[in-house]
Amino acid sequence: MDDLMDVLKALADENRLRLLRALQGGELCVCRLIALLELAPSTVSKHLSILRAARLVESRKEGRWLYYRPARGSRVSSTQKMLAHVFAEMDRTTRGVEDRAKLRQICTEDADVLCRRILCKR
Amino acid sequence: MDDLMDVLKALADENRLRLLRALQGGELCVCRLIALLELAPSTVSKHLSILRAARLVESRKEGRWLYYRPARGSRVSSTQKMLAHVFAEMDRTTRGVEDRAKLRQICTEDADVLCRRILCKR
DNA sequence: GTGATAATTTGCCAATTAACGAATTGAGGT
DNA sequence: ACCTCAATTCGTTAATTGGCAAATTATCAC
Repeated sequence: MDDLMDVLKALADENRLRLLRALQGGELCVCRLIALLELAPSTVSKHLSILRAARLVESRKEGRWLYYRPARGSRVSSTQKMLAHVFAEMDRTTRGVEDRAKLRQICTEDADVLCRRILCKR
Repeated sequence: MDDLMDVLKALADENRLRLLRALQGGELCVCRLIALLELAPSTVSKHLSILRAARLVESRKEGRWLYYRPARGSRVSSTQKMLAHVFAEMDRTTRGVEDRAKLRQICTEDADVLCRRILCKR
């Protein structure tokens, strides 16, 4: 039950949904997620830790980079179905379309260059 | 999208889930819901208004009583499926079992008597 | 009308949460 | 060893939220 509430509370935030949706296309390192949301690294990190606590995402460390992905065997199928619906709904919003475009662009950029760009904002 | 967030935020509170689940058995007047949650009438009313704003419940007025029920044609089927899962999960919790028993008992009581009992607490 | 009462609205307080910047951790590269 | 840098943790602040009591609204009974 607490597990359940963790999931529902994790889903009740637009920025966390944006993160989850971005990861549907495959794993991404934190710096790309930061670039997508345009929020402080610490803020994005906190959101990711909340998603992880709810077991909605997992991470894999590779060198200095940390890659997040949707949790394998991720959650009950009813939750998956609802998420699919949520993402479909997001596709129809301005923000959702923008995110998709921005993510495509972000993924073409070199990770090092991207990280340096984010670093400048700090 | 805002609609979507309203729904997700509405579901991210245990007491609101308890209300929604209680209504699965059929419409109930507010006083019975107050008796179930054992929270202040104003608090329960607020929760119900949040559920209504998210279009998860509807209400019907009959005399002095107001009956709430799950919204007809209620939401997308993926949401329904997830809710079914959530309720199943709740069945396995102590609180969930208690609620079920308490609700059964509350429904045997006369509405007038029940309301008076609640009134005493105010 | 007046009184009683079911429910909501309003106003307030305590707890939670999202955001940030600064400090910390941990993995290279030199 | 030392520096750099990706990411997290910590500490603080502002905004949101859940709760209650008191005031208000709306309906019924007299």
